[in-house]
Amino acid sequence: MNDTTTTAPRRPIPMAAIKRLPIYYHYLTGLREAGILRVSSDSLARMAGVTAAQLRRDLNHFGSFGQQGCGYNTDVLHAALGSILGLDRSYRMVVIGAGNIGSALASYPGFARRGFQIEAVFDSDASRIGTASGSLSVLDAAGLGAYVSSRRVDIAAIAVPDQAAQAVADVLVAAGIRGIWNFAHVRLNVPDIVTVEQVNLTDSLMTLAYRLDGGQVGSGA
Amino acid sequence: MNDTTTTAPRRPIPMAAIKRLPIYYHYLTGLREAGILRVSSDSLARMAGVTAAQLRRDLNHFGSFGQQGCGYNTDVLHAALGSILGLDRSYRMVVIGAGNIGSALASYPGFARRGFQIEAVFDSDASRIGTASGSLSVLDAAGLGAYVSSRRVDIAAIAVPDQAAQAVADVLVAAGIRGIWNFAHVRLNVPDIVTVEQVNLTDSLMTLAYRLDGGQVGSGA
DNA sequence: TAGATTGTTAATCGATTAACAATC
DNA sequence: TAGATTGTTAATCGATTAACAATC
Repeated sequence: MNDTTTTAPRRPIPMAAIKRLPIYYHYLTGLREAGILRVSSDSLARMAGVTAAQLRRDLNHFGSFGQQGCGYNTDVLHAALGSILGLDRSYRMVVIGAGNIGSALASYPGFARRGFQIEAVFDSDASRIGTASGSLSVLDAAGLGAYVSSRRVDIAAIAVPDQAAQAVADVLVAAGIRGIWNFAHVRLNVPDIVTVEQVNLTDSLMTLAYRLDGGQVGSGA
Repeated sequence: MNDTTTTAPRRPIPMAAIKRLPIYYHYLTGLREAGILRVSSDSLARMAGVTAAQLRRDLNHFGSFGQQGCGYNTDVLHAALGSILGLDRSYRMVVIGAGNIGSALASYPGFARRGFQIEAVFDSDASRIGTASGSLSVLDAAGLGAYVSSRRVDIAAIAVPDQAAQAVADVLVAAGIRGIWNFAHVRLNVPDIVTVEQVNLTDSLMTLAYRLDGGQVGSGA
């Protein structure tokens, strides 16, 4: 019943909606594993901690996946969200920085399970090069640019000290990287074609501290 | 010039504004260390990646910290934000789960530097109990409730497998915890007086993947 | 005083919610 | 058909932006 045949969204999707997709996806994974075939927007929303209206609105930014009267097929919706999130393909990753955070990333099996394959870990510290990080051996960061240039690497996780992060990003960008997952506490300067996702655990902890101390907050965005 | 003497905010502060406070705080720390005494909303906003109007609006939820004509005193604003975020006092923390993430948290020196002192690490796995995690020795999780009940613990970081997280939260709540920093991928069921800050690295990575694959996004919330 | 920049209001923009028509 | 629940619109709510008066 569309007046157009394009499948691409006509309007930009709100970032807030996109951030909720992985949550829905997570609970759908659980439902499927439990052998549950159908779920209503009401019960899935309750699991995810949002309203049913919001869940349906979020999904309808991307298409219609349910059936009036009987809810959503868990397999169908799971597959649809997986496809939207790009989880139906695999991503090759490198981690730069073999400190606490870099090592934790390299050792966590949950990423590979969702198609995020960490292929290499780099560090510039001679005492770390050659040691094990997860199942990988730490490579010399001097070879980072050549490594990324010479094979397909989709995402680079930067887990180096703050003052080294921009230089690492520059090397990665020059080598053609398109996605950066940045754990350093600096806003990276990169061209528009490069997507940066910023993670800041200290900020998250400070926000918790503010709320703990009786700070009044509005909508739980 | 207030018509009231209360210092508490009259309206709830938007969560979005609170989440930006640590970013401003971070750049103010850098400015102070560089010996810079004053900063305009325009230049601080540029560092933080927001508009000057938004920065001023965010600050004015909490009070007036600048001086018309000459900007903000970096010391004054740094101290004010630190006080708002509760960084002028220290927080005692425990970490539950001595796996990759728990160990990384326990080893990261940046938390203590901002007043978040990790006092103990717990695990239920016999092969981990007694081993070192950062500068701490891993304690038996069986003693978690007694530990938290018997001393002041402000924040507990939950870094255990997903299926164990709710049980750990129940023990913590029964022992009187008020703040939980949750790294498990489950929505914790806790009473209203307990504040939960959720961290989900996998969701962050999925969001990056979506944007990488050409997903259109709206406002960069 | 003139220049600069904050504090604050009103206008705009975007996201959430509520309601209900469509339809399985 | 009757019951249920989605898809979608319009109304509400909240956050951001722009503009400028206040004032250092």
